[in-house]
Amino acid sequence: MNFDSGLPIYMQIVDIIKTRIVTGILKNGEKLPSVRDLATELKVNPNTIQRSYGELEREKIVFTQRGMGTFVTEEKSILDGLKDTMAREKVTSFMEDMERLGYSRADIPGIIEKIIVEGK
Amino acid sequence: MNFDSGLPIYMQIVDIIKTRIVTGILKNGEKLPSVRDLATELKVNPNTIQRSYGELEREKIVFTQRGMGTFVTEEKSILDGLKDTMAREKVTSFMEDMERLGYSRADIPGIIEKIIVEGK
Amino acid sequence: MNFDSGLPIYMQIVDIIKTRIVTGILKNGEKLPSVRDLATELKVNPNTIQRSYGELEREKIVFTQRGMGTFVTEEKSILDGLKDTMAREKVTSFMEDMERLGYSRADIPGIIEKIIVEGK
Amino acid sequence: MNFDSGLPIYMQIVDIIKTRIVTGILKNGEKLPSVRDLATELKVNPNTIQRSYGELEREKIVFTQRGMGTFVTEEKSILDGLKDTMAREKVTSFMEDMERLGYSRADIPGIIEKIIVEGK
DNA sequence: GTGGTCTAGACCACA
DNA sequence: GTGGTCTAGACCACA
Repeated sequence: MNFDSGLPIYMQIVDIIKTRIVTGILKNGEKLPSVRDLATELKVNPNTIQRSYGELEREKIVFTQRGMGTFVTEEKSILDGLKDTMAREKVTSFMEDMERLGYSRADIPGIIEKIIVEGK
Repeated sequence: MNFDSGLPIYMQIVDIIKTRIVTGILKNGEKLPSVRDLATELKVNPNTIQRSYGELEREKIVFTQRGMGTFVTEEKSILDGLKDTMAREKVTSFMEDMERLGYSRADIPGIIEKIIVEGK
Repeated sequence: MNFDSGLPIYMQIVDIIKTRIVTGILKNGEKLPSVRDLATELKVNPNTIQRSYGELEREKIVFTQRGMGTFVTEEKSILDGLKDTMAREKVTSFMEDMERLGYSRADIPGIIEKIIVEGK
Repeated sequence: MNFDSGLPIYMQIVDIIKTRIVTGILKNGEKLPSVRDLATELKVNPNTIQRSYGELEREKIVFTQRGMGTFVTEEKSILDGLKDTMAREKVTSFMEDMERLGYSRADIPGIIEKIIVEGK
């Protein structure tokens, strides 16, 4: 894993965890890897993971039990909101990219449609 | 500018130039910065810029006139193709992101439509 | 300044800043000391101050301007809420202390009244 | 238990004992833990506990019987005074906090009353 | 073993 | 000069 997207590493890790949750790799209530384990796995400093977990906790996506570990929340409303928010972010930044290239917002669904058809 | 995206630096510079062309910062037929100037601007070795310009020339996006410099092509078909290719790349990587979040290719135009409407 | 109240140092610093704001030592829109200066003044590591400022920013009590510094918010509603919240916290923890000593909530105003009268 | 409040450790232990008495954990006439036991429990040197018990004895809150141990006094007037003193200290430091936040002494009973009513 | 805090010190972007 | 991120490594409380 290399973290060279410009975004801070700790935020990229936040994104990785969120994606794992939204895609069901990490389930409702499941324990996240320990700070140290994930630091080793991703080859970053434990402090960086700590920061990521702190951010996820502030967003109420995970919760911590002292001495036990960090767990995915069990509140369905939060997890549903998460998928929605992430999709919305992807769509928005994609549309900004397309507008920068000179396409209008209205053009975009048509372009995608075309590529889907071709891609078959 | 930092070049840590994993891609070779010279290819990243190719991308920068292409984006400048597609977005109109560099216009049809306009002179590109000199190898030396761009090397200074981007803080890389002039050889690296040379290589990037070589790649752009191979793709017929620019052409070189001995003693004069390097210029954006004036062939409209190539420039249109460029915009198209870049859009296609954005669309593809966007759709991969959305599929990773659990949306099917067929869902995507609808989602975008919805967000465009909301965004008004 | 010594930080031995059991609370994490960075939270104690958050409290110090909040108190300075509520009491008007730090005014609306005023620049906070730089991370490094306050670290020196309070004899703690700059990272600790950074963390305090981060927490204050998350609570929207301060905002940061890149390269310029950290400033007290100018939103009156937030500052008013701050004084209120801090008072409420003090009252609540005080009442818990008193209940632990065996006084009922209803007794407390009377006790205070008595001490105010004596203290004259 | 950590003893980092600035106060000498033996005085902090005096406070712990007083609180245990006022809150009824240690009852009227009841035997205190042995110096050695409490030293082990609180992880401090037995000499420190000895000093605390000496202070409590000087304040007539406990008394010692050679060969038997140390006991909470049975004099009701002293125990009542103790509760009163501790309450007074809490009230005083609470009012100082509130004044620091910008409330006048006269405001305080009203504020508390309001919070009690809300808290119902 | 688990997360939480802290120091020391480096390097970065922005102004 | 300003805040922001990161590593390395220590020590803590809780279980």
